[in-house]
Amino acid sequence: MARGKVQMKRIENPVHRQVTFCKRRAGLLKKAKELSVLCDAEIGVFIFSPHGKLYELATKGTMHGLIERYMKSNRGVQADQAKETQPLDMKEEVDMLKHEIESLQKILRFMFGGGVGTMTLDELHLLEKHLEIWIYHIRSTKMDTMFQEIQLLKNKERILKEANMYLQEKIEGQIEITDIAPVATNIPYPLTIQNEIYQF
Amino acid sequence: MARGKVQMKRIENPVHRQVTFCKRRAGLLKKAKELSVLCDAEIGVFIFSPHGKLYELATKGTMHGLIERYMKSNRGVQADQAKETQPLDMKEEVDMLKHEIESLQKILRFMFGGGVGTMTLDELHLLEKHLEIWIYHIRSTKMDTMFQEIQLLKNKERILKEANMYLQEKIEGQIEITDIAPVATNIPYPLTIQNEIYQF
DNA sequence: AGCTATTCATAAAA
DNA sequence: TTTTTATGAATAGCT
Repeated sequence: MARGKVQMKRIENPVHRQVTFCKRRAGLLKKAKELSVLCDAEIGVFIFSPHGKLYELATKGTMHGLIERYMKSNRGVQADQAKETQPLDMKEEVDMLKHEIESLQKILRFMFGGGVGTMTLDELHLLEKHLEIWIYHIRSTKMDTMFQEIQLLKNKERILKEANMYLQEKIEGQIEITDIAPVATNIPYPLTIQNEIYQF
Repeated sequence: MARGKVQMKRIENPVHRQVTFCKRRAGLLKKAKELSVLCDAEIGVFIFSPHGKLYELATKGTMHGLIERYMKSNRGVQADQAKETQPLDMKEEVDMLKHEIESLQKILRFMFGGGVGTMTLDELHLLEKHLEIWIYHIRSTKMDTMFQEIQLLKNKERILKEANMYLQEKIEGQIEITDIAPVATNIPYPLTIQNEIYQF
């Protein structure tokens, strides 16, 4: 906005992007606070950086309270309550984290160790195993994501089918009464949705 | 901000307040969108007007998805609060480990050229493929290394055998000539050479 | 709602 | 990141 108009598209230069992210993030949160104070509004903002880091602001109370209010306000959506994760035991969590660090360090050692060429046979074995584990996790995540999407689409399908059935009945009802425009029933049933879910 | 600086406190005049709310709300949402586009961030905003009306914005997907992501991101924080009763050193250790993981992941993200934690299905596919290629390379390197070692060992074996044979012949020749000091033949056979060749 | 006079935000550079 | 500076944007007070 200064020293040159900015194009409304992703900033490709990573340095510029990072700098702009910092500044505009601060600006956005400031504006949110101002709006909240000036107009007595309750505002929640969360920002996930491209690297997944979370920045948040909740005026008047906690973000959790705001989310609850949002849920309430936005018709009762129920599924999310089931997702409450109960805290793991401290010891378990420490072990888990340590294991994770170990895995990460081994991979890093490989990356910084100058690649495959300088590794001993044993190290290669180790790395191979870790990569396999990594791939396994990735596949799990992928499967989870796909499963969720499939569930979502199944729900949508069901709803649409019901809608179709309802419309079909309505049309047939009209035919019984008028019997004038049977062409109108020439709608493929059930209506189906083309989507990309199976193109993985 | 224009025609007079504004005081950062609730605007008492209801008309002014309403007008400002409209204008600044639009501005805030615009800024949020811009930040999302320019810096590739994922942003959620909700604004409750003083009368309870909800205005919301979710870049990249639905507010629901964002809230889920928020919960996930915040799980650690909530967990910490719940564990306040446990020994402090444990909590410190967890924090330390988490920080370490964060650092490692940051590096890894850089190496992979994208965020692992926030990866889409497509990105996961890509990463999986890269890892498979790596594994392939590692296995190739491993095979090469093993093959080279085998060749090396075979060569050494050949040389040793030849040396032993030569020594044997020499000893037998001396026996035929002198037959005086059979003790001298009390040399372990086959002779072996101590060197660093096996210390790979 | 539109219109300016101002103040604010911020892109580029350091 | 933060600061500085030159400019483009946002907007307060009026119509």
